[in-house]
Amino acid sequence: MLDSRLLRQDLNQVAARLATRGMQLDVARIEQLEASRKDVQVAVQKLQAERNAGAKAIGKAKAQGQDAAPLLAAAAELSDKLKAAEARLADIQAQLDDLLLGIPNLPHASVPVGKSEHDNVEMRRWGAPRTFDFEPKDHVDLGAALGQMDFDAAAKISGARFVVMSGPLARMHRALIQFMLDLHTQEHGYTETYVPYLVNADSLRGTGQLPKFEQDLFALKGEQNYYLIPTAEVPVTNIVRDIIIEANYLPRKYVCHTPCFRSEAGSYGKDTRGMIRQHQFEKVELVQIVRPQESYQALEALTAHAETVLQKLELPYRVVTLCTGDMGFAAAKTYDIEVWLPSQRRYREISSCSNFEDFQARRMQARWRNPETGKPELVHTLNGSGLAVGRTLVAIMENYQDREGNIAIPSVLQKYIGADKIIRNV
RNA sequence: GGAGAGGUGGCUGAGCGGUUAAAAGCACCGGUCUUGAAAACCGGCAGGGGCGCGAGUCCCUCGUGGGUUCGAAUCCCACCCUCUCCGCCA
Repeated sequence: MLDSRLLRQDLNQVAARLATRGMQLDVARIEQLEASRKDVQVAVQKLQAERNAGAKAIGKAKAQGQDAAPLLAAAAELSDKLKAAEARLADIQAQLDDLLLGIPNLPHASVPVGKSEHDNVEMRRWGAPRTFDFEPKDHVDLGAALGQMDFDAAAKISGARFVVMSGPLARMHRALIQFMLDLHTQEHGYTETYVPYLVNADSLRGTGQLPKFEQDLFALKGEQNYYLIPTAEVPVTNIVRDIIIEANYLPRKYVCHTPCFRSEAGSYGKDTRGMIRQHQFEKVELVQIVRPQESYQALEALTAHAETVLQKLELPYRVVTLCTGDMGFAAAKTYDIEVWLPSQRRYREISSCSNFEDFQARRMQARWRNPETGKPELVHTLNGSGLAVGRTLVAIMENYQDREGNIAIPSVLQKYIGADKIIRNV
């Protein structure tokens, strides 16, 4: 959520910056709502002050044994007027809040202006794509031939966009989670965290998935309404919701493995083959809660932490800065890390690392006490995948395959699952 | 699932219809004293918002949302959460 004061003071400037992300701000409507908000709020507060003074006078009169009847009559009339005015203010405020909750974050000055992913800017590449002396298979064919990846069974059990894995492949999938958690806790200073996978609407509003993107979520309607988390970002970031953090407690660095659940509404026909886009997938997530002045430094560090996973797995990748038009709703700046997939002969997203500045913090009322001012101020929040586990498995299968369709084990995983190649089940 | 108790400021905790945004204690910050520190003493210390160039001033918030009332932390209703006991259970 943007600062409503910024919206009042620099509305046209805000609109111009939002326009770079393809967002058309209804400036006239905001100005009109804001004008009536101001009028009505001033009137309400004036009436409230009168009511308070009147009530106090009645109390005093009664205490002194005087006749309070005329005072009571005036106060009753005032009370009715006040109730009407308060209702009007609540209505205007609700309209403004709805509007405000639907406005995306402002892009940071360093973000390239552009319309779509074609305008993203490549920052760097690491590793060289392997040259094959045979035609590399994709992970679906490899998995099927190994007899360890079964989309038909998953479709029968649940439907499209699910997978069943078994044997060494399932084991490697689990080992990847272990490896990532160990790396980030032991070498990058993150605290391992376990969180709920079902969350309430307040949490989703805090990180920005609600109210605008409800159709992307799986909801459980019952006595209590829960949503399945689309990413660990939601429960982990909301740890600091409605809290004032002491300065010496920052930065907070959390690493958390969870399954993620996404409806993928609106992506019909996209990546329908294989494990790239599933309703359910595992992810290891990095989340940082930091002092505002440190957040861009933290974004570089967090991105490097995610990159380290690919470097240790010896998977070639590149890092791109998302342009204004391709960024997510809540982000001020995002780096995508894309891993090389031989079957597609291109880099595919495997991690998205973002600085949200105070956008999520304002929705969550997540604050820290600035020792210089003594006052609570909004923190900055960041997160990034470190990494998407399913896609990492896909990248390993495709990059580590041999002519026979066996999969070699990356050396850093061997301490978890041994050094034997993954071969066909017998 | 059944029975009961409770949710007040950073923490503990009083208040249970009218100068109570809220006693007291702890913590924290500033000062006096001290070579320095501690102790003692003095003072300060919730969050959010409106209006105003400013000094300032006003409003809202005692789990959340409704209701009663001229007036609610205090009374009523619903919900959420915590704790205790019984039952069930990975």
